[in-house]
Amino acid sequence: MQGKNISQVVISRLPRYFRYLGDLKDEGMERISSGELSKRMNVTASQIRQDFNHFGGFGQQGYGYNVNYLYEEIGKILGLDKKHNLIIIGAGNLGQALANYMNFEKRGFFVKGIFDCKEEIIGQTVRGMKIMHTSKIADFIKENNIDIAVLTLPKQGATEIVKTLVECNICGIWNFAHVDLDVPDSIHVENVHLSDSLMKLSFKIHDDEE
Amino acid sequence: MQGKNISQVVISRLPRYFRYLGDLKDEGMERISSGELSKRMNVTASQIRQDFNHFGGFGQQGYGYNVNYLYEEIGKILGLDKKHNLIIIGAGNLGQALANYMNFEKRGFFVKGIFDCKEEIIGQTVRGMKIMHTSKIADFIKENNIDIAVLTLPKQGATEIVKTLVECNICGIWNFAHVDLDVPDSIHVENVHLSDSLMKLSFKIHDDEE
DNA sequence: TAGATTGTTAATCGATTAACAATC
DNA sequence: TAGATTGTTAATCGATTAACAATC
Repeated sequence: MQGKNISQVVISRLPRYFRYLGDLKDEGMERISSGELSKRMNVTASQIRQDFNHFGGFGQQGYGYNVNYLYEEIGKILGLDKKHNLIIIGAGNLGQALANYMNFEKRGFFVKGIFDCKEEIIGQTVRGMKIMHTSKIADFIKENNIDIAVLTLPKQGATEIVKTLVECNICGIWNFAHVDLDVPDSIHVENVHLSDSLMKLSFKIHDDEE
Repeated sequence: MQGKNISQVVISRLPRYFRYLGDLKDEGMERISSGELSKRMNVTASQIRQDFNHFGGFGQQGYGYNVNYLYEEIGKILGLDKKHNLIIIGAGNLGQALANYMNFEKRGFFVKGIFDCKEEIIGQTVRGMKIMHTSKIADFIKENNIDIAVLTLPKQGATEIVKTLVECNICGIWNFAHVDLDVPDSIHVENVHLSDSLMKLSFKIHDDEE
């Protein structure tokens, strides 16, 4: 465990850097300076250099940063050089949408199974996978080397399922349920609270009107 | 326009307060102190009081906060006492999932139309609404008093559509496309970059392993 | 070498926490 | 009134920006 020395706010900026560098790469750019990148991304050049230097020197004085190298390095920092096996828990609209979203595979995230507790949909097929009953989760995780569980179920069901996931010692939970999960520190949670996000938008709209 | 005086970081905490107060209300709690709420939410009591005081005094010395009143007031701050009309642009899996997600209506967000540019799915029905062609968006916004556009389409299509939305002077854009939109200040954007979120989870998992 | 641009230290700014007087 | 708890000011902490010496 090195962990925890890099602040959340820096981490949250990494995927955006990664996205811009990917675009730059696609455009065929070979090198970029922090100043140029800062113009594109609308952040200060200082912040860019500070952020990158948390992970060691990726640049070269007088030259700038090599786009390809920087892209690869940030990818590695984000763990995108490793494969991840996911399961989706909750086969409603959102769960199925995520299961069908091919782009995650490009980054090494593979959906291996999809689960639900509603008897009537067990056995239905989503992207070639049969929906399984939630009671099978624990065994499936062990047998299939699952790292990450995606929670796309109503909050009522979440607590019970999370207990199972904790017992299985899952690495990470990508939580779309509208609750804050209570898990030990060894299990990482990333929340996507869609309704919170919509409320923030609503706030901005009305705050501006007054 | 009063706007902009309250920091983003405070705003981003409001929906979470709102959620906890809703739970408290459901539990039948009448009053709560910042100290008690701080234990539940795992934040400092100081922060809670500071946050609330940005919007005026909701509490009473020696008593605490009235749960119902505070819930209502935060709801108002978030603009949840007003109705919002939405359209969904991009009728893929995610767009359909959001269209079918009933809970938004409880908070005053009503999906009025759903659009796509793929000819072959125009006319199909999603939650009782016929999918319309994206060329109809501008007229539809004007005729139906649309406040918010939800972008659930691939990034390639987003730029073109955003131009239309800007011309229609839409209030807000809830953006699920993996691009940063370039719009005038009068239009509010709230981004949900799912792949960024998944990368953050990946980072945390691997940062911890080393 | 001269010019450019990083890596890094120092200065500024903002957000969080602590403390306490005001007051219900 | 005494006790509790807010609203608010002051102290601390962390993050951002500015500046510049190091160096390619």
